[in-house]
Amino acid sequence: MLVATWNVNSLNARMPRVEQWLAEVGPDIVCLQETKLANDAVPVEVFADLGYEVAHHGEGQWNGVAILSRLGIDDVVDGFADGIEPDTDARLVSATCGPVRVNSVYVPNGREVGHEHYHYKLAWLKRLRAHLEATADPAANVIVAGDWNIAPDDRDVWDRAAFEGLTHVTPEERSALADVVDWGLVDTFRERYPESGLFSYYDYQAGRFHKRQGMRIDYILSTLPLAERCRLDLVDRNARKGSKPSDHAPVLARYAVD
DNA sequence: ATGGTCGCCGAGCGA
Repeated sequence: MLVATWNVNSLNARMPRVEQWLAEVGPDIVCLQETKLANDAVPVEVFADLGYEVAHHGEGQWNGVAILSRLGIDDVVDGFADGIEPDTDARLVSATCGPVRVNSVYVPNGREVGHEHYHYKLAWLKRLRAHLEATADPAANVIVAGDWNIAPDDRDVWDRAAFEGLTHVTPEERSALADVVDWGLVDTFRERYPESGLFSYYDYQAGRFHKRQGMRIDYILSTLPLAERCRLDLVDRNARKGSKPSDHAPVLARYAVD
């Protein structure tokens, strides 16, 4: 079972790249973020022709998340299932895809430390933990994948000094992420590759990709039953190259699961 | 080469 997550930075703008990539790579499940589409604007027939069913939770213009699956899509939940008020943004969609419960997440950016949006980010991660507690079992096959907008530790940024005072690296954000992970998730990519320099996101500006100056903020977390069966973790750097790429590369994980 | 980003929409903001 091949699983991917990819912040496409507008599915409309990225559709040619996404179609080509799906045809070439053939993942079974794909979590998408920043589709920037309303639900009725999703090209479901194009995905169907490629063999995928789609669960999309969008608002148009900003945010928007989706799950593509070749293994079926059931029990779709838009946003948080924590019994509180709906989220203001479309940042989470969950579905059961064959043997696994999948959550596609687009964690708020935070903008600036102390900003209202930064507090929204921290609160959002608390709600994600509550959502997992309400909808999933850490002893089952669960994936939580997406754009986390947090570098889990200093290996996950190209230059720690360059991020001093900025979001994505603060102890508060890392602690909020750790609280989600502590529900029962494993960062298999980090377990497999302890070194720095393996990034999933590169700013479009200043030739960051060419200079390998990026961040690892996209990752596929899985519960232990899946993590134990994980046989491959990688970033598809090729998808960050060439004409009209997203600023994020797809991240993939393969599991020995039927 | 003294600049060097996209995508939203059609100005300036968000990432």
